[in-house]
Amino acid sequence: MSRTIDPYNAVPKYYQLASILRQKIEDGEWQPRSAIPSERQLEVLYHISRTTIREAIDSLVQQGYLYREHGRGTFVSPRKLQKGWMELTSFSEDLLKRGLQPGQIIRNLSQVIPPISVLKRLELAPGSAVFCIERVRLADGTPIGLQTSYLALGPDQLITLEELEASGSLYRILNEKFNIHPSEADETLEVTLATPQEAALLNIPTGAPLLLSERVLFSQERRPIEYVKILYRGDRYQYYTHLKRRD
Amino acid sequence: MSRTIDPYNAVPKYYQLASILRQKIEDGEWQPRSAIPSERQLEVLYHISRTTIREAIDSLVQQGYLYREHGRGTFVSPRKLQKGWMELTSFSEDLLKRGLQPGQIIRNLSQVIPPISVLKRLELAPGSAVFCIERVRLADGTPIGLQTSYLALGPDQLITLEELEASGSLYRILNEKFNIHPSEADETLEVTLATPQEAALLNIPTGAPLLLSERVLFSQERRPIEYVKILYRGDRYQYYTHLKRRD
DNA sequence: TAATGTAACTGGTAGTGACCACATTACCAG
DNA sequence: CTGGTAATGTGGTCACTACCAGTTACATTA
Repeated sequence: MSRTIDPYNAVPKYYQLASILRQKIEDGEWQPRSAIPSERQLEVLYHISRTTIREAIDSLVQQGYLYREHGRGTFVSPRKLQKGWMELTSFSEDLLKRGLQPGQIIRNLSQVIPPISVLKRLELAPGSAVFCIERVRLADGTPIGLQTSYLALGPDQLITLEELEASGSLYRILNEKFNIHPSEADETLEVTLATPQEAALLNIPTGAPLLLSERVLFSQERRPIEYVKILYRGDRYQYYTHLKRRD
Repeated sequence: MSRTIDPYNAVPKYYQLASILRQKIEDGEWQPRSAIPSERQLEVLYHISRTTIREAIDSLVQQGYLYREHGRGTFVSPRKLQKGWMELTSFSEDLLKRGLQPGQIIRNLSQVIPPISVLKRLELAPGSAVFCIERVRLADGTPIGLQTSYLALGPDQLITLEELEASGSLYRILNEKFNIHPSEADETLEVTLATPQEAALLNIPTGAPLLLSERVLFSQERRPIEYVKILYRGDRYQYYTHLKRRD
């Protein structure tokens, strides 16, 4: 990473500065709770205007790297670890962060007409066909969850078995192949008990407790992209989330 | 709500404008997916600079009310419903949103020395005393969860039984009495089975599945304020969360 | 008709300059 | 020693200006 601002670079200056500051925080060069240089000092240090400085700092405050105190300064947040979007939504990224080897068995991959409850969530007309993927998810080789995804893609937007097996992550395919970058999701979690079929697939006794997650993924323009239902083994999985106040 | 900007008002203009715009969205005056006036138009309409306009729009975009499309305009998000911070963290607010009557039985309220695992999460020295509240939570009169809170308050900051019973919400007391306004929280969820004691309190069979939530609340300066553990009845409770990408 | 270019929008980035609100410190008067 | 006060440094707000970068509609051209 560069240590100075390149005015001829295509990436915006405020973004360049934010990267530099983030780097100093992550490298530990700036200790938690210590003050970073004032906005007027940064103005001199990097030869950019305070407008741009504030834009960079704003984004880092938003992301939880820094916090401001009026009249005192801007300080480094003592955050424990950085949880990103991908780790919150993608099964494989999630497991990797926990130090487990993600794996999957793809049981089905086709165009189907889903239950109306699913179509409703995807804001599609009754009878619409969507792309469906059913997978058994593995952690270090043992089954840990059953995942069923319904994707609101165009009829020409297909995903092949080979692609999914090669990439491992559905979200990577959405990003790279279809240029879809999800930005928000609604999720519910509840407890259920394993049916005989589910129990067999997960290699647990019938009636064992499961964590049921249902999620609807939205694109930038808040168009529903995916409805996904995951049944986690209750004895092997812990769900993590980070809450943040909006105002 | 005012329909114009008052330059002599103590509240910032960008905030006043954001309120006006938010109102138009919530009132349905501006329909979802429709374009709002351009930034140059708003400049004329409200007699404020584009800098300020953008600041107002930025905050509404951040909060999910609007989304921008470069070269096209700024549009109203078709959000289903507004989930706020309180609904995500406060048990009573949460239940009210679901149309259930919140209630509680306070079982204990005292200064205690908690397990070291709790002290670690609160970033306190071993042997420190904290304020502890144990409650049975009710929804429409029936037990739905067991809640144990550990609060990192000063030794002089006490909460009485009367206060808690009158207010009903611990967070309201933190806000109003101690001027503590939590801003972020880390939460984990997992499945457990009810012990005989828990089963008795929740009026369910021993071994019934429970949803276990553990949460650490942080203040604005990321100081841990509260560690709270809640055991929800698996058959009566569904957890909701909204995920949002950071960058 | 179809392709293309262009003008007129939109939001995005950036600089300058000013003043306000709050916190801290040093200093002075009591 | 105590309490007030002024100076100074911090982030917060706001205006005005300029130009860049996508999008769209429409007139022009081949």
